[in-house]
Parts: sequence; structure tokens; C-alpha cells
Amino acid sequence: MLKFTLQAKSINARAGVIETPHGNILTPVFMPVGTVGSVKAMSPHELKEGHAQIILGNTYHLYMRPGHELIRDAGGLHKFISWDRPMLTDSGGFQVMSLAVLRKITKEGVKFQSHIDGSYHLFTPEKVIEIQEALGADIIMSFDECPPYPTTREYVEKSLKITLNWAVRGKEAFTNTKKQALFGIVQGGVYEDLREKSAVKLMEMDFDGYSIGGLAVGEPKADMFRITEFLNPILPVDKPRYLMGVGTPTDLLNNIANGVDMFDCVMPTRNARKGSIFTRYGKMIIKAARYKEDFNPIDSLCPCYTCRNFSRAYIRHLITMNEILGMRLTTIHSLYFYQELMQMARKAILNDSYAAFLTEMLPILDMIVE
RNA sequence: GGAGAGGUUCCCGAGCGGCCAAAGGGAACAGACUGUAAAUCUGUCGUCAGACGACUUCGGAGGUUCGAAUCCCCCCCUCUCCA
Repeated sequence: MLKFTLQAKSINARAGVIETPHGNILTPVFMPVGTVGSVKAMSPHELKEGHAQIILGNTYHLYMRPGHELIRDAGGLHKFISWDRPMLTDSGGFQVMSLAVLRKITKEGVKFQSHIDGSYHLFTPEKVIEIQEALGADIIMSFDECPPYPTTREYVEKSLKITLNWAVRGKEAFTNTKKQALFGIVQGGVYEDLREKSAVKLMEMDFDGYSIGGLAVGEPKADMFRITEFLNPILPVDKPRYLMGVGTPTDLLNNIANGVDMFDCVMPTRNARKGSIFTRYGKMIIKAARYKEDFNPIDSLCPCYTCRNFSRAYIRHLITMNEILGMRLTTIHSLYFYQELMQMARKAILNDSYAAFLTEMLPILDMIVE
């Protein structure tokens, strides 16, 4: 079981605290993605300096390599990667869509070929729970199918039926209930009636939290916001809601306004490694020629290690040179910024000024810093 | 001094009479990235034009030809080997 306490609401934005065996998480929260047991380019120490409260791991990847049994033998994922704060593992449902080319989805589960060596594997909802219990994250995900976009309503409907069935089976198979919390994943594409059906069915099963999956897969942004807004009054108030795989800073703020508590996304880390940095002034493409002789920090107001010590010109040079340090420094900043943004959002919610906060921030964050 | 090789668009480098504004690579420039097979991918890259297209380029000058980066002549400059 997982305890979630709602502390405040501002418009529909929520601030709360999630209690886990590895400590509390203040929401809204952004969770850096550490797919294979590492937030790329970051040490646990750096993640903590960047105020990361919880990080992600991935069932699919860790099952493939090094193997969930090895991680269990190592004492669990926390110990294996030396991270003592909360963790969450994704179920692998997304990978089934994104990379297992040869896949066959049946009621039983998904038979697919490894992207590594071509070997065949079967993921069932029970197997996915077993793997996640071996990994030992504080929060784990039910196995789902994430339908691609665009697709037909018929497909989404069929897929949803399977995902709901998998949710039932996964929940039944789940035994480590004292140390881990299990979230159900709401699917249903861009169709409100399917989303509602999905949410209601999952709520009947009483999960520890509710994930919203299948968004930010290519649909128009308006559809994403429409769905989270639609789900907001349906999902239970006293359970955390997790919007999977989202997103940009503005996506986060807009979805917080729709009652979402948790996010994860590859964006701050992946983009940072390529020189696209998120700041309070918008997106900074550090490779741009205009930074060649710019000896200011990325953000002179930012207290992160990168901004305290390095210039745009130097970071541009490192990224241009493809130096590891460049990727590390940009990642440190972008993750710090994401955490800071969440802290500001939380503060605004607690002060009941979230609407004003949104009005102030939204116009800036999507722009490219000139 | 003798023998040979070569000078191509920012760089390297292909082309060796028309299909060449000129392959390919690099650099540069501009972007994309949303539950991470990503240190990946895309576009631009002679000038002007929205586009059709026009104009100026292949060391320099002349010539042959309907047509030359490609053939001929002279000149300049690099590199290698021999003395």
C-alpha cells in the first residue's frame, strides 16, 4: 500500500506527499529516467544535488541486461545502482510498442524478439510483475499495451480490453504489497469514453495509483490536454496520478493544472546530451553560433553546479567537441531546472496562486532563447 | 640542374569533352527529439530569385570546339625522387 496525502489544490493543480519505503516524495514531481539503471551521464550523487526525489528504471531493459535475477541477487535495484531514494519501474509496455519489432500481442501476453540478439521472449502480466518484484522499485507498473498514434478506434478499443485484462492478472500476481506499490495504467487513446471506461475499471480494482499512458505518442497536444482534463474529475482524489512519458516544461505545467502529480520524461536528459538545454527563459540550443564567445553561465540565476562554474562558450565547445563533460554539465542543468520548476509549481499550488504562475511561465518556456 | 606527380567550390577529395553548380566525406550553420536500441537523426551549405530560372566558378592567360573542370599552348605555384 502507498500513502498519498493531498495537501493543497489550486485550480485543479494538486500538491501532495507520497510516502514510500525509501522516503517521501513531494508532488508534483518530475522523475528523471534511468532506463538501464542509470540516469545517463549522472551519478547518484549528482542526482541528489539536483534534487531528484525519485528516478525510473525499465523492466524491459533490465530484464534483458543484466537480468532481473542478477539484480535480485545483488540485493535489488536500489542497492545495485546505489540509489537510496524512491524508484519506479516501468512495465515494458512502451518498449513493446517502440522497439520490439517482431511482436505478437495476444490475450496471454506479448511474444517478441529481443532488439539485442533476436531471441524470443514472452511477457505476460504475471511475468512483468515478477520481474518488477525482483527489481524491487517502490512503485511498479501494471503491464499495458501502448497503442501507437495514429491508429483506429477499433484497435484502441481492442487494445484497451487486453490491457484491462492484464491489469486484473497483474494485480492478482502481485505479492510484495508491503514494500511496493502497484499502479494501473489508464489507456484509451484520444477517446474520452474509452478513457473513462479504462479509469473506472481500474478504480474498481483499487490500485495504489493511476498512470495515464498512451499520450505524447504523436497526437496533437490539444488531445493530450483534453484527455488529462477529462480524466481529472474521474480519477480518485486520494491516489497519485502519473502521466507517463511527459514532457516539455509547458506540458508539465499544463498537466499539473489538470491534476497530474507525477511525470517522467527522457527529454531533459536526452536533449541536454545533444546540446538543447531547458531554462527559465526557454530552450537554449547551446551549439548555436551566438554562444561561441558568450562567457556568461547558461542561467546566471541558476544555482546548479554547471551554472555556478561554467560559461556558455565552454559548454558549447564541449558539446561541439562531443566531450562527455559537456553532456554531464548540460544534463546537470536541465535536470536541476526541471526540479526547480516542479518546486515552483508546488509552491504556487500551496499558495493557491497556480493560475497566476501558469500565466507567467507558459509564454516563455517553449521559446528558443535568442 | 634532371625525372615525375599535381593545383577542383571553407578543408580533404572524386570528376577527365555535353547528363557538372560539380560525387563523397569533413567542417560550418539551422533544427528535431515526450513511459531512452539515441554521444542519434534531419535540413542547408557559389550568388541572386518565392518559384521557373538567371548569373559567376574548377591556379593564371590564351586557344580548339556548337559546347571545356575535362583537349592544346604559354606562364605561375606545390610535392616526390635523382644529382
